Amino acid sequence: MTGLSIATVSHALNGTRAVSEDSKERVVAAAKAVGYRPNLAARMLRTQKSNTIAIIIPSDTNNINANYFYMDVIMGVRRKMNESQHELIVSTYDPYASGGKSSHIAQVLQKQWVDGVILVPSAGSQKRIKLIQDMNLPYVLLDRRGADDSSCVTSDNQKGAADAVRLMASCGKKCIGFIGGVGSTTSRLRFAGYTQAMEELGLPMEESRIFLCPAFSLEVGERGAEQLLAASADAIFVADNVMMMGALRHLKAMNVAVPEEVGIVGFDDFDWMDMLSPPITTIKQQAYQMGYVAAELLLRKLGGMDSNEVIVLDTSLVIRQSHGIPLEGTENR
Amino acid sequence: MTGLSIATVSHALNGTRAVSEDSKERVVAAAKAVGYRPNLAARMLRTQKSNTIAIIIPSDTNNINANYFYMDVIMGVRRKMNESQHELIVSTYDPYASGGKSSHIAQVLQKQWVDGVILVPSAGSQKRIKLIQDMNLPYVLLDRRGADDSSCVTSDNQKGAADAVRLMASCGKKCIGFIGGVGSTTSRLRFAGYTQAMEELGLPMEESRIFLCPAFSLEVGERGAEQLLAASADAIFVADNVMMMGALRHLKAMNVAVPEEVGIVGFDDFDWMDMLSPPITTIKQQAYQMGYVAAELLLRKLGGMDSNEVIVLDTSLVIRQSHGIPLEGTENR
DNA sequence: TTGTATGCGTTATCAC
DNA sequence: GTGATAACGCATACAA
Repeated sequence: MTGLSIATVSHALNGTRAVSEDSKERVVAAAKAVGYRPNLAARMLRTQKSNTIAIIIPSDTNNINANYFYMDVIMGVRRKMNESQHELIVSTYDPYASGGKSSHIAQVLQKQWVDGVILVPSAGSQKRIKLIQDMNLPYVLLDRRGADDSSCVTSDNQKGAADAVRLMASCGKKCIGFIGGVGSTTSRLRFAGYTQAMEELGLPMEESRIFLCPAFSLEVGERGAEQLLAASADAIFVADNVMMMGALRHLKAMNVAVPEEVGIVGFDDFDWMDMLSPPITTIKQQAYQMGYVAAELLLRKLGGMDSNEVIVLDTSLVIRQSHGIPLEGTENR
Repeated sequence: MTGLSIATVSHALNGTRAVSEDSKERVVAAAKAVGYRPNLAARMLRTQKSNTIAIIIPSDTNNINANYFYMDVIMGVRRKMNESQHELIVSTYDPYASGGKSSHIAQVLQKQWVDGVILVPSAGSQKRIKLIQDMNLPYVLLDRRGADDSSCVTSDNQKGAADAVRLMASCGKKCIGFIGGVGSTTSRLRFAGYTQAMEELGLPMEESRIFLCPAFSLEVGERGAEQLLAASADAIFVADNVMMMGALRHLKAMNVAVPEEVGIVGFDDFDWMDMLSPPITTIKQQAYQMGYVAAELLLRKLGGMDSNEVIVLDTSLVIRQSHGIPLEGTENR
């Protein structure tokens, strides 16, 4: 080596205690010359932390579509992790798998080398959460809430849904139907927003205009629209973008004029929705932000904060045309 | 402990040498009782491998859109990694960053704890590739080719582009323009496919109907369409889906009938393109498959294979309506 | 300001 | 079939 001791070298490189300028220079030079790279495994073994966290998202092998939302989330998490020199492991689990063997989510965690976890739970994720808790692993839930008061960051699903209904109502729609999922808190809250707004507005809620389904797909969306059409709905709030596409497809196939005959508002906003005909009005979530904030929260936990925090991100209306036609004298903006 | 020695326990757990039934049972029982989990850091330190690989994708902070393609890719990689008990680290780099400090891509790698890398290179990635090579890290390029003959898996961009042009020509389009990028091999090959098909068909290639740009965005797509319209193009092949949206938006704004007046075909297929009006004809890449195959290739390298392999995935035409109207007597299918 | 020595949890080599 | 024990590369408590 440079003649210095191993300890001095370590300190010189990490700036963890005073080292003479001279020595420091020699060390740095030598390190560069020999192409020294710290070995994370050893450091990890010593310090018991990896500076790595995992994000675990649901991904059934068939319905790949719905996941684009998570791409933005992941990028948000990446951004924050990048700022704080952490690495990000992306893992998935199949929400529809027989939860029997508590799924392989375990694998990432079993190896006990992620400092924390961001989990997007789904209906049957109690076991998964329990597992993480049992390991004393800091975690924050994302997009959907857990049963208890774990830290989590979600959108204001209820408010978003209510906004959608109010908007359509403001265009004179009265028979507003609902297509959405069941199971996740997200779905429940969107449904709650729907009922809340309908009640506030004194609008009738027919059971036949409410289509609840466990799984999301284009086909399911189509069937939902079919049912609501039969129940003479004049507007539909679809709580998921894939099903929204399905519903829209059905309306088109039936030659139903949108938004004149039937208005429609979806959840989750993508640029291309502007190009549909008619351009689709949606409730926009702050996906990137959601990831960023969740990462921030987790990092704070890693830093020692042990209180739980629930963060609810605002949603916004992206008003285009599919929701309906503004009544005379009224202006939506 | 169980009275057994540490060595025996290790062997019992790993099945790495003969252990009596009796002892084995005791060990397993004890392990479960105490909630034993192997420490990856230590194992890593000892074995010099982490069973972890990284995928590194370009991501400029503004243009988040183009990345949805990579979501599918990532899922494909995940799938394969899952099968072989590996973990996946997702990292990004800013392709437009001043490459001066060879970017922070280094960080993941410097820590020398990924066994291999899947890299999506961009125009200025020579340094990045060089860096990985210098580390003797197995890697495979994805989506775009490198300067040398590194292992890589891409789509057949040239053939895909040529298909698009031929399809539009088969609908009687003669003044077919091109909107695309420059810099990446992907862009170049798509342009090559365009010129190839144009030449084969004996169609005139006006420079004014060729719009090349370094960065992708809706706005750029719009400007491209504007230029091509001025050059009286009757069809446009857009080599990127974001720019395709931009081009389409401009055509609509100008009240140009698609596909009657101007046909359009894009690259990359998404379900929602079916819902646009008119439904957009596209060249579809096998994104999920691309990730899966790249992972497979990398895994094989980790297994000792040291030859380079170049895999080109086929593209397919997703024929909808935007490309043009089939001539009498001809049928596309 | 610098050096010495110990241990993190494994695997692997050797001896028994 | 089993048990000591060294080594992996680092951080750090303790001395100097």
